[in-house]
Amino acid sequence: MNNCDALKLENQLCFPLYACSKEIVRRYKPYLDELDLTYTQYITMMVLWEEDEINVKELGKKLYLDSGTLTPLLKKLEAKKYITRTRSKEDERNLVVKITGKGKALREKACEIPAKVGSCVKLSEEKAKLLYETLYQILDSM
Amino acid sequence: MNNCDALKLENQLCFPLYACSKEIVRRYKPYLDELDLTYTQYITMMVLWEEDEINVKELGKKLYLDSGTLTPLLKKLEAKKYITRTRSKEDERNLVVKITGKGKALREKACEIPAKVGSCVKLSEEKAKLLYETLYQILDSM
DNA sequence: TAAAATTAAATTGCGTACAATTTATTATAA
DNA sequence: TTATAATAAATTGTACGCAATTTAATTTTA
Repeated sequence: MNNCDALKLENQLCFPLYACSKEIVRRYKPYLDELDLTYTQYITMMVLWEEDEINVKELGKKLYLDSGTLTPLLKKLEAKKYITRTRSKEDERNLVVKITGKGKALREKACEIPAKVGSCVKLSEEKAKLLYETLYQILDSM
Repeated sequence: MNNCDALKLENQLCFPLYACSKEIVRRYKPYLDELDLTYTQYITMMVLWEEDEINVKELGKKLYLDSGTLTPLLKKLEAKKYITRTRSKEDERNLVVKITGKGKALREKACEIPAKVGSCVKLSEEKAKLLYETLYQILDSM
């Protein structure tokens, strides 16, 4: 008989991370529905609002996603006319993802979302900052 | 033209949460493969290692999952003989999930996993504790 | 320079996730 | 007490998420 306390759900660090992530993403849904975006499509657009164009590899590095997830997702964003997908002339292995005018226009509508979602996650400025730093410390260390 | 800094990926709190959760879950995979469990199946077994039996509704509350996710997952655990699924005699709407001997035996093998995964997530005791508390504060507030 | 190695996306296959709907059972109320 | 409401799972449909494999293009090397 083994008494491993570490195996209790409430002693795990990964579980609240997993649950918290899902619950917050769920909070985005009603706002993202208005833009016809899923959460993953939204963070993809966030990259493109900053970069204008990027290839799948680089995009995946920023979002911690691989081509298996990104290829179909990008095809959906293309179908919605928010991006274009073209092969690079210099190296045809690279697919260049570029934001369209319609995609850029989305940014204005999206601008209110962080504040709206943030307002339903009650957390002091200080704790939020510490949480942010700790999460990036973990991400950087792996 | 709008200059919404909150829309930058690196200013979001949800994104590192989402990325961190996925990356840590990925760290579990090699160890869980040895037990023929996915991460979601693993946290389900963790509940059953504490509870012995539970219905789908209660399980979903603990795991932040609904029957749409749990029903097929529980059928897989049943196929592996780690659990049994039977309707409650008192109220046939309830499905009783009960751990089997084989399921209980898994616990011994799983016991080492938290330490193994924890060792590759470098975080001070203090920061881990604070992270844990903050995540549960968020979960409790929503 | 032609074969081998590397690289970037795409594809395949499986397992979640979850909103919305349906089905079956139990509780409530007219 | 029977119609209505409420509840618990299951089902349906869409979208990830990722390991593993495949395909196509480019580099490297013998």
